[in-house]
Amino acid sequence: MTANPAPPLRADARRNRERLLAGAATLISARGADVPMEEIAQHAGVGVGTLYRRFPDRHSLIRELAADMFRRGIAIAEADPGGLTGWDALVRLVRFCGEPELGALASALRPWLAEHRDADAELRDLTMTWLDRFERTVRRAQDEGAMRADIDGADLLNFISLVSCRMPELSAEASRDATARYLEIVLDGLRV
Amino acid sequence: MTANPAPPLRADARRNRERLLAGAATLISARGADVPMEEIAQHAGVGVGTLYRRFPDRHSLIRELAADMFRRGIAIAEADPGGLTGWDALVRLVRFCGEPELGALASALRPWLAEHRDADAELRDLTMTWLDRFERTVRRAQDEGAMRADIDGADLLNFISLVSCRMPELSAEASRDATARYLEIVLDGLRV
DNA sequence: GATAAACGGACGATCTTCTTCCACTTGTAT
DNA sequence: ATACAAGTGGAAGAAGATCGTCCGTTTATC
Repeated sequence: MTANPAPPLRADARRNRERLLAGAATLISARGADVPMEEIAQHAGVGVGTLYRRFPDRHSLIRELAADMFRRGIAIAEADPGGLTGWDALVRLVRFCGEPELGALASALRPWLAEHRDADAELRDLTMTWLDRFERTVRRAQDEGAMRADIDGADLLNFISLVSCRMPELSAEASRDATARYLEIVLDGLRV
Repeated sequence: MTANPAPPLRADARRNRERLLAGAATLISARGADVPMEEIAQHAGVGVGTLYRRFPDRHSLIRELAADMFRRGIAIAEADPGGLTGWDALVRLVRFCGEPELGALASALRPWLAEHRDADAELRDLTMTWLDRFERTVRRAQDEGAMRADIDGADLLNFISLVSCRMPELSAEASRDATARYLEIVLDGLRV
């Protein structure tokens, strides 16, 4: 099992795959992990057949979405620009969580993850790594005495995920703006 | 149309009606406005027939739930214990919003309300009255200079509703606790 | 004890979504 | 330019879920 032959995708197929993932993320953020496969295909401008050829079932599509999301979060947490105080690093991280591609998607995937995470080793690992990176940042800020100590990383992540959820009755931009504003208030509330 | 004959319900029927409403509120808070009617009936310990006899369709059931919810919120906002500063009145009101019967239900009904509110005059009125009472309290706190001025009542209500949503992966008590804790942080963030 | 109200839950109808399949199209290597 | 393997769209059959009705039985009330 050292190397899968993995025939490279044709150019158009790769393009469609990207479109499917991006479109699915948007759609799922707004409507939950159970949007019809047909809509996901339509939204990406392809037929359902194409969707099913690339992802054999809904599970494998969402799995991919979730994994990407965690990887992005971890990458951001690890890409410390340097010279930041713990508090500033936390602020930076929380603001990134306000981005729809992270926060809104994470919110929408919550129920799905709660149900499927445990059955998938890689996903479990990614979850734990992401949580660890987040907690590390929180602890730094707390150790400095800059952040209130009565809430831990997991709890804060949970909190943020509630606030970051996509509000479908608002436009995409309005929803994103609202989330950003609310997160600033949360940050104010976290300051000692 | 001055008076509807409205034959009074038999005692057992009235009891079942209450159970249905209470159970539906709990179930819908956790799973959204589209839980199967059958489950709602089961949860209340009655058959679907009974549910449908009392509420001819899902719409009329949810309508009732929503109206009750607004009435409770309005009653609380209007029951000022007196002698409170604007800020303290706001804190009191926000904490009430953390109660599952208000906040979690409001969160769950959001999508439904967004779609059906406009077609129902009474519901529209209740929404506006509730919003008005809430905004009034917010403005009092802001006029005192106790609360940040860059967020208005409607926006804060929206914010609170995100935070108050039932977290189904947690037990009812844990979810309620978490909401309460998060709201305290929000309140801290709202303080000037 | 009579009677009207209320009850439960099986059932047929309807609607939704999944997933497969195959005739047709397109990228790519020669 | 050509051939062919890879890719595509979308119709259609299968599977399931949910709705709301109906009626024989139970129960509150007088």
